[in-house]
Amino acid sequence: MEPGTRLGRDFYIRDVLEVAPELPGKILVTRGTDGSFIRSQITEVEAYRGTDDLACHASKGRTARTEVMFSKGGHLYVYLVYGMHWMLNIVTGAENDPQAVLIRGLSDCAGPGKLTRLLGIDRSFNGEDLVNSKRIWVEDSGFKPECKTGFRIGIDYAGEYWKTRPWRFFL
DNA sequence: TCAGTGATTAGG
DNA sequence: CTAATCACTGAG
Repeated sequence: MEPGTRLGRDFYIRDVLEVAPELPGKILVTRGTDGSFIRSQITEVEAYRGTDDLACHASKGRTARTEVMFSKGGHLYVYLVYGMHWMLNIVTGAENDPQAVLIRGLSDCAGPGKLTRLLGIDRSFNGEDLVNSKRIWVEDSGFKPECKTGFRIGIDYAGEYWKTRPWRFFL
């Protein structure tokens, strides 16, 4: 794919374990307060996969908050944690197959709560569609990175098995 | 190491 | 209605 091309629906409607390792290296495009575009390289993500995954919010069932995870891939799932940090997630997979990728780091900002503050991402982005949004999308970089993997962070409540899935991907 | 902070959820 | 929980961060 050409660098600078916006990723389309087909990229996102695959299984989260195919999509997540391909996101590091790609370019997240957002708009600054002055309307200019901000381009950041994604450096770290985590996969959350389905109702069986005890670390995935969808394992608690379909609720008002998790509803968007049940939509088709390409939409955003944005929620507040610890009363102050917005988490930016990209929904993946087919409709009714709740999965998402948490964006944990950008080239110029490490930390999932810090990067949303930097980019001004809040509740109003929940449900946004990356395929046709005018204010946020992902572009291909023409760069195929080798991802390292690790355990997901901050999910001790999910139990030994889910805690040790190597579903964190980073450059 | 640990407090801050408020939406979300389950339960009475 | 109440109370517990939380995919984090920054200060000490």
